[in-house]
Amino acid sequence: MVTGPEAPRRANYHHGDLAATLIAATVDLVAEKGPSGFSLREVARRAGVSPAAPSHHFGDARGLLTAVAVQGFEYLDRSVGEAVQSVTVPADRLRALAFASVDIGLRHPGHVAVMFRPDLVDGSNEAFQEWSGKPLQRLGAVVAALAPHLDPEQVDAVTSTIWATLNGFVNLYTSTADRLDADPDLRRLVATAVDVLHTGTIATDGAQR
Amino acid sequence: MVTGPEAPRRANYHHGDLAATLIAATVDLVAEKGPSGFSLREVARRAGVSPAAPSHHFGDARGLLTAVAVQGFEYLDRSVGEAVQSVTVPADRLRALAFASVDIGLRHPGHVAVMFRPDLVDGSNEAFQEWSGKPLQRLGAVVAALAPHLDPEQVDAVTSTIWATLNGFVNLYTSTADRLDADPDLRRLVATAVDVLHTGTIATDGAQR
DNA sequence: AGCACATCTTGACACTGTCAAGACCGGGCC
DNA sequence: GGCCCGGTCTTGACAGTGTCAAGATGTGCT
Repeated sequence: MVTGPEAPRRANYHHGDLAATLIAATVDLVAEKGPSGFSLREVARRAGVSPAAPSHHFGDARGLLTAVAVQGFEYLDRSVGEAVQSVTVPADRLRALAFASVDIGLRHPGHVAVMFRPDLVDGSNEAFQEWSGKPLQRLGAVVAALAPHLDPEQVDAVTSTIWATLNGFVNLYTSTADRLDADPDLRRLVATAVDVLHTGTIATDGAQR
Repeated sequence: MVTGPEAPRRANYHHGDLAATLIAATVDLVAEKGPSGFSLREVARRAGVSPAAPSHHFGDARGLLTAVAVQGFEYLDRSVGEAVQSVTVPADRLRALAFASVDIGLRHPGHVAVMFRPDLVDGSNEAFQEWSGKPLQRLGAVVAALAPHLDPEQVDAVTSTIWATLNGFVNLYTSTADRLDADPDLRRLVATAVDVLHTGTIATDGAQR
């Protein structure tokens, strides 16, 4: 992006491309110690640069965390996009989207810990605004395609509910991941939850009690 | 010096009971700026004491946050307990529990922001260990009473799913509460979600796909 | 070659959490 | 009463943190 003509090879200056290195170091650090264990100086230390170096790429400490969040949303969007595209049966798309979302969340705890924390991220950032909304849009599209007989308001309701459930699973299983990596169990849980929510709110006329 | 003799009741010492005041100040601060905006010195400042005063009551900054989390779990447990007790029909108890949980979450954002953050809390704390497990136990009991035909494993699965969904709702709507206080809508959403999950996983033989 | 720019370092400042040591208050003891 | 003692808070200090202005250093362009 800012890094000139994307020259990762030459990279003879001092570091190559610091921005990516700093983001990676931040992700690792947050994954280890949580967002409260994050420290700009520690990140700089791990990247082998001075404490003030990150400021030239991200301005702020918040700027760096925002970049991490954006990368997380990019990963999520890409993964969900592929999952949805690789499945043709509309009913199965929802489950594929759910699996992709939870998988990404569990595989990138350092990103997740930042992505949904307004106090850590610069909400006015352009890239963040662009990417942070995409997952919900994708889910909304799948739900809408799956339920043409529902009005937009009801589609939004179902979308929010499923979105909340997926977020809940990710939050729960990333917090307690150190003592619980019940991946197969979790997969079954997500599947049944999404299926049940699907048949209960879309297949029947539900969504309005 | 700055505080002067503004003592509320007798409480003539220096402050009355500092511990409660510090907890309250922490809750307010976290509710305003999020956990990353928390500062032990700022809390002490708001309470009108020196920066080192909290250490005599909570030891650590983490100790203070842990006390906040414990208080949050106490609130939650009390509210859920009352809700469950005030409803006799087992099928309605689940919904009452869900409402109580979400209500408490939205009403106490300063607590919620700390309760489920292992990096902010001292997990080895006695009171924390005692209280942090209670909400899930309560939910598990309601689910078990509602589904005597399911084996414990399935009960756990359903419990986890509902728990994740409730947490997801709270996380979502406390993060974006500044621009979205759709309380009535949220109430409907929670109701339908819980009902659907109930009928889908318990009423039918579901829970095992 | 030399210039302009991007990149990183240095030094400094205010702020934070934490600790040891001391000051202060209350109520007990003789 | 006078005295000490435990609980409560303050003071002063230290290392660590984020951020900024200024300077140093390498890179590419003309």
